[in-house]
Amino acid sequence: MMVKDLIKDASVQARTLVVGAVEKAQAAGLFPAGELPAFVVEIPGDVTHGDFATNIAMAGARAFKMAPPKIAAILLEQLELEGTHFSKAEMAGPGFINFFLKEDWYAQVLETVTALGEDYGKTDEGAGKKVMIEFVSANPTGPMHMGNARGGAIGDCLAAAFASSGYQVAREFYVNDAGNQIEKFGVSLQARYLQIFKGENAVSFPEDGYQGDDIKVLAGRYAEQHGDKLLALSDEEQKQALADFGLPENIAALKRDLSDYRIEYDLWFMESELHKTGQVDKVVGILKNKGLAYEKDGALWYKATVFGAEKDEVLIRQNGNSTYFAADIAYHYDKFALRGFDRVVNVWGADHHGHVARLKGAMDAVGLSGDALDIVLMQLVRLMKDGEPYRMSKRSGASVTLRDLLDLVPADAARFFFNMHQPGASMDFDLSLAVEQTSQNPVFYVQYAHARICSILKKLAEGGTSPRDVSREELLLLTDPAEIALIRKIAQLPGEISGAAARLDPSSLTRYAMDLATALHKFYGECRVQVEDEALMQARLRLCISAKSALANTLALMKIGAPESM
RNA sequence: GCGCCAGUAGCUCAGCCGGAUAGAGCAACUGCCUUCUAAGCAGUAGGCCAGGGGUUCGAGUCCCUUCUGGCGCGCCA
Repeated sequence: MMVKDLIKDASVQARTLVVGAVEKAQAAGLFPAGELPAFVVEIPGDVTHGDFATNIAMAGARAFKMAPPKIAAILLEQLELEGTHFSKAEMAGPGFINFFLKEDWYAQVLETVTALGEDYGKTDEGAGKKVMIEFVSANPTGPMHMGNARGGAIGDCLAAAFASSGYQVAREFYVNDAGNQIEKFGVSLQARYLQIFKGENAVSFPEDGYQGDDIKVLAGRYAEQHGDKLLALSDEEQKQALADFGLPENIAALKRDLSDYRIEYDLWFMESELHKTGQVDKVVGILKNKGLAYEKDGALWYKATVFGAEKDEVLIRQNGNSTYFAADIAYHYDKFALRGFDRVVNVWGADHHGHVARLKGAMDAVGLSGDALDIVLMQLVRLMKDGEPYRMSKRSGASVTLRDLLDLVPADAARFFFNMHQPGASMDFDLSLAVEQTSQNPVFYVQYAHARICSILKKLAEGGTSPRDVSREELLLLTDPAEIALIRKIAQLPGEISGAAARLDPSSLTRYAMDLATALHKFYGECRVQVEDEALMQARLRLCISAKSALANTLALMKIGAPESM
């Protein structure tokens, strides 16, 4: 597959030019010989400062024993721009060297987008490495909450960014269908079930049981289908039967809700499998063999070091059951050692951050690499409506589930809003804004940009004008600042996608989509497509189509619709 | 007590490896539709980047410290 990132090309070229110039100056005795100082090539915020800028002259002041302006002047004399992307380079400010792109670089951007179409934005940064994104992994004992909703949007979009960056990506949901919470699930269901037949007051509900109505509903459904037959069975059998009934029901509901949220997993991994297949025992055995496990108080402990301090953890409880931690080590051992993922990214709620260091440490302990495991921690979501925190019911205080949210706002809006902020920042989800279809809703702002382009294309087609191949010379007719700004924005897409994956932050794509939409709307205001000059009209048509590709490809990553009309 | 995350415009947030004059959206105010969608554009106003030290040519960004908020520190997951 052909992949191209012209910004990266130009940036790398600018760096190479600088390095070459320094070496030439050193060879000519203009600079003292020695190591090349660390310097950066960046895209300045202000367009009058060129397309790329480097701080080599300031950074090298000490090494070259010379004032930055003088260094810059010498380097500019050594720079050979013939045959590069650049038309000129000049010194500015305290000693920056600013590079200016040739006009035909902009034309090349549009030619590249045209050639790649739906593939524009993809790169091969990942070189086919296998990466797993595990996200949501909600407790199967109940419905999903806002944290799961945010994790879903973040994880799914992050996975898409990795896939577009040349990684082999697997999406996974870890189902915690074992352990104490399942026990608690069974106990809760049992209480609700018995209450149906014996009356609410006759059966006390366990203090630490799951209070939610969903438990009552599940127990009721079982009673409807199977009647009171459990009454004749033992306590243990009752809990078992109800949990065995409730778990698949809940998992099916998770799948259904996530599917409505446009998330499809490659695998739903059952924790219980790790126990059944002996994988938990296996990693515990590895730790034992390495002398990292010991017995105390009838339990088996893992000798862990976290933040340089001893922080031992229980692997096998006194009652013989393994802990969540032991299973999680086995699970991640499975991801890396058995299934061969080069990298694993987990999206977790910030309340789990205490688990991060010890899981990474455990990976090192079992002979794998904790560095290959990345955890994206996301902060809390607060639902707001009309400036006030929002709850489903004021009286019960019941929290809003993902299902509720999808009933309240379109999936487009939910996915967009959850990706507007960095995972690490706590956020308010503005319900009033998300449902607005006629106002300043950012989702509509971006979608409107796409619809606007479609409208232009349609209008011109009705007038008998359809896009044709456009020559390099014709593309050079695009010189208006609004046109250049739009092309520049379009050119950023490949870097934005690979950057989102590299930084583990898909929210940058959302902001990019908004910036791209702004550039399009400005272009629309400044430049008419339907003009007398046929060549200019075709060039602008080509620009529109390229902008449409960039917008559509970005929205596709987020699985948000790109409407033809609004 | 120890640890993690945060504190930037009235509100919600960007600000990448330290760079040139600190940005956007909402809210407020003023303009722009006989021409491709005004769900838009242009403009005005709004800031002690929580406080204090330090590092250097240069700090919202790095280091130290204080304050404030959120979250962890379980034989829970």
